[in-house]
Amino acid sequence: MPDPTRFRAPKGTQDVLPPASARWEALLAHFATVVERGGYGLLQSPMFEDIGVFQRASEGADAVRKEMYEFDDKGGRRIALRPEGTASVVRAFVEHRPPVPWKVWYATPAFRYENVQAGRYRQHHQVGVEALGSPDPDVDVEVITLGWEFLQSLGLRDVDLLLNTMGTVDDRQRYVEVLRAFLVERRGDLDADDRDKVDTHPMRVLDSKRRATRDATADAPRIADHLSDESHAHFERVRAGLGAMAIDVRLEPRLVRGFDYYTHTTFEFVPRSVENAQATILGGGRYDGLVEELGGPATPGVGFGAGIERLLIACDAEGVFAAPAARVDVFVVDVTGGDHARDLTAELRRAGLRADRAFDQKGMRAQMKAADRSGAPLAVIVGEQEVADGVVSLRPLRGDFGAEQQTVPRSQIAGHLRRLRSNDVGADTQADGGGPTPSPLDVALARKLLQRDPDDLAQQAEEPS
RNA sequence: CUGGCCGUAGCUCAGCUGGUCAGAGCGCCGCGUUGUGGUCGCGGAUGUCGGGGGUUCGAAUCCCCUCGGUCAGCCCA
Repeated sequence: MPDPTRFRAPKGTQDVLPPASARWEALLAHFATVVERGGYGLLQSPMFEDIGVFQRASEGADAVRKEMYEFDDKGGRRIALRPEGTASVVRAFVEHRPPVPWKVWYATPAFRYENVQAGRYRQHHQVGVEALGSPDPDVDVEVITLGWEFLQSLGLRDVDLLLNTMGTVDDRQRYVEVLRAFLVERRGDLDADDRDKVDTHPMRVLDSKRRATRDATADAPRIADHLSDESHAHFERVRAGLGAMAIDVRLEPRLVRGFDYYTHTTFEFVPRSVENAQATILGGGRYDGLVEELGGPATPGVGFGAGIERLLIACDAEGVFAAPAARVDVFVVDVTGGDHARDLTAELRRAGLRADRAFDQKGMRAQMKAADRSGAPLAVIVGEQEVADGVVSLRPLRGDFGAEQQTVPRSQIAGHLRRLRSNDVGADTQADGGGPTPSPLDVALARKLLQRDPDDLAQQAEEPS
């Protein structure tokens, strides 16, 4: 770096500024609304863990094997920033042993030291759910359905659901032997970069996008033909359930997810509208052995994670889920020196209105420009004349409130504005959208967002302004 | 890690057969309207041309190195 004082966000990270960040708020609100309807509660857990949590959870995954942000803390502990959401949830379950079924959701950054490209970052953000404690395939259906409804709530329509099963651990072991035998014979036909995987992760070979490998494995044995009766019944129940939910499914025998802990159901939602190689926006599955792996009692589990950045990319590609307009209800213009701007703005805010003002003693013209930029539909103007008369001038700035400037007694302005806002549908659906923007993953924010009426959210999604 | 493309004003970019080449649009600020925004008109501020080195009388422009961005492989959300 030529100039060490010129800092930038680290590679693979990004700042999300207002007004674009309003989409993040709205997305989290949609997610929380959908999954809390299903009885899922927020789990807030640390973003870093003993590295063993992630290593035990998925030894073979690249994200864990070679992409983790790991370091020693000052106490000499080996720590890693979480590369994915599920392991921490399972660790928390093992630690606290809550009654099952334990159904939780989370929103968290995830860190992977890898190369950056479209839809892939070193810090990305996920929302997800996990349901621990029941082997019932109907839980798989519930989880997939919540994912689907979440995508629907954003307005996404052009998305495929890919579904596969990994069977039980025993099923998979038997199948892997068959598959490996098949691959060993054809090793020479595989793309050179895939040949080593025959020994280490034969199923990953099937997931390769390389042409030579694709061709050589076109008629590879399928796990669906090597399932136990129980695994087969599980998968059929899941398929039937998705049918009952009227969710279209594309069976994808080659779908192999990146983490090794999956059993039975695995699934991904992939947008058809996105060209990138990294397109999966929501993926998950069942992981019946993971709790034991992390030292807990044998406990089945199923869940999914969804990448917020990729969700927004997909929304852009479909032209849905526009950022809600961030705006305030009223802008106070004070040309008498600033006392009224200071006091009246505070008064309006205490009355529950979103109010802003200009600073620096600017002139009327500059303050009106600022009022316009704020998006406020109304300006309250205080000048010498108003002060003398004990009134304020109420000036409409956009169409919603007509064109006539009114005079309102100073003592009544807060109540007057509150009545106007409650009658104004456009402003009402924007409720709480214009405040300061805290960290999008702030719990308090998530709680606040949950107070919103789901109907408003749905309306916002369909009619972004 | 490997490779392609790209780094010029806050943003999007033009200029790149070396010689008014430091520009345009948008945005921002001010004025026209010293009490009224959004339209219009006029004016203004802001750049180590990513950084370093080299070639040259002369480099944003050519060469080398370097840093950064972006996309692709791999991997995954």
